[in-house]
Parts: sequence; C-alpha cells; structure tokens
Amino acid sequence: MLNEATLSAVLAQRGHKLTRPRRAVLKVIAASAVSLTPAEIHARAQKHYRQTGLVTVYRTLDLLTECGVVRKIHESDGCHSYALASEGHAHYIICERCHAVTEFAECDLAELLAVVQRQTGYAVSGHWLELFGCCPRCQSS
Amino acid sequence: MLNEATLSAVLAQRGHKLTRPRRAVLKVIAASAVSLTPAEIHARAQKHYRQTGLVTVYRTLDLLTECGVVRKIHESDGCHSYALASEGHAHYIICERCHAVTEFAECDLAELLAVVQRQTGYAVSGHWLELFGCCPRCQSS
DNA sequence: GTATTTGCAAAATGTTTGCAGCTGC
DNA sequence: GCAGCTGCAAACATTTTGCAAATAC
Repeated sequence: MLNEATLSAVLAQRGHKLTRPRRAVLKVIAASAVSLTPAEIHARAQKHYRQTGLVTVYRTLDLLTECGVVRKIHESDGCHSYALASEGHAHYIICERCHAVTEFAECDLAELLAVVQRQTGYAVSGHWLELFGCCPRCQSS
Repeated sequence: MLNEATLSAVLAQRGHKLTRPRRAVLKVIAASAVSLTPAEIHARAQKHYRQTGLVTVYRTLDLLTECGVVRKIHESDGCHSYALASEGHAHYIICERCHAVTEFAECDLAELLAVVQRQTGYAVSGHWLELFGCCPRCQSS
C-alpha cells in the first residue's frame, strides 16, 4: 500500500483526490518505523510539502483510516498515534521503549473466542489484540 | 473490590484517604454495567454526593486506575471511558450496541505469543486483548 | 493537628468547524 | 470547469494546574 498509483486509485474510487498534502502525510507514515501523533506527522509532512496544515493532517488521517491505509494505535496512555496498515486483518506489536510498531498476522484466537462466547453469552463479532514488548533494536542497546 | 473497607485499606497503604467524592465515583462505576466517560461519572456521582467536582472525578479516576480498581476502556473511536476492574489480569468484552462491559479471564495466548516472538524478534512483555460483540440483552431485543 | 483532598477559575491541550480561495482530474 | 481540497482563524471539547479552604484520619 506504499504505492502512489494504488493509493490514487483507492481514493478515486471513493471520489477523493490524491493531493500534495495527502502525499506528504502518507510518505511520513510510510517512512516511519514508529507510530506517530498527528502533531509529529504534521511537522514531518512539512518537510515534504511546506504548506501542509495541521487541520489537513487530521482530515487526511481520518480519510486514510477509513480507506484502511493507516491504523490508529492504542497505547496504555491513550490512542493518539498512527501507523501504516498492511492489507487485511493484522495486529501490532509495539515497543514500549521506542514506540516501534511491527505488524503480525498470526492470530489464532478461535478457541479462545469459543470459550469466551460460551462463558459470557456475547455474540463476538470482532477482536483487538495488541502486544507490547521490546523490539530487537532496543534489546541490543 | 466493591468493598469500602478494602478500598480504604488499599488507599491507606499508599497514603491516600477515602473521601466522599471518591466513594461516590466508585459507587457509580461499580453500579454500572456499561463503561462510562468522566463526564458521565461526574453527573452520576453528584447524585451520591452533590458537590462532587469534575476535576475531582478526573483525579479520582487516575488514582483508582493506579490502584487497579478501575480500568480504562479502549474502543475504536477513542479511549475515554472507565469500568470496574476485578482482581488480577483480565480482559473485556464490549457490546458495540449498548457499551456493556463484561470481564473474562480466559486468555490462553501462550502459543500465539511464542509464534509472534519468533516471527518478530520482540521480547513480548505484555498484551492486551479486547473483544467486541453483542451482549445477551441486546441480542434478545 | 496535619497532610491530603477538594472545588473553583483559569490555563493548556487536542480536535473540529466555517469559509473563501486553490487544485487535481 | 467543478467537485473536492486546502489553510487559516476561531470554536469547541477535554484535561490539567494553581490555590485557598475543607476534610479524613
């Protein structure tokens, strides 16, 4: 999903355009190994396109989230940062030291879901799993 | 953890006191089957103790969270609500229709963690799992 | 009695909206 | 050309801070 042509197509499909600020925001998020807050994204986006406004960053993040290009990262102190999303269902593992974010696809929760469903009587329709830890780089330093 | 004597002891241990507003906040959270925002907690707490201020609600929520009496609930649109925490490690299943919150203890993720650890090289130190669905009551209505 | 807690007003922070002009397709 | 997008300023919502008075123990 790093490809500009692809992104352009995704946006066009919904009647949206690929503009300079949007390009800048995506570039910033795609280039970062760690999750970023809107303010951080704003600051970095201005290096790609100087006039990028913070308001546009917010609007772009909403749009890209809707398109599934980007995901909101929830950490214990809140949920104010974003990272690039790969295609399809995925989860994150987050470094508690440097905020590095890595996706992982493995999520065999079928058995757990069945047990909980039985225990609670809820009809489970979705789940959300995040792991926290220490990334390889931080481990070696 | 609904017991006032227990709470008083937990607070005392850290040099804190059990005051009227704190009692009111706890009562509200303990009595609610659904997660509540600080503003909602404030409104309801005033029925127990009229003078409860919103600022105190915020401070109390922080304190109770620190003590593990209460937990912050993360939902897709943000993370601004709180629910009672039972003892020890637990997860929530949240009703997407009425925001009902139920804890479940089952969380056998050992195998998954091992796989992800191998895949990503991270040293996993914590996890966080939340399920979404439809609670029994909403299902039948 | 004293350290902690409180409510208030005010400040700080983070996010959203209204609008006239600009830009991608 | 025109729908959609932009940046700005200003509105708004939420959370935090400073402080003198009140309270729990």
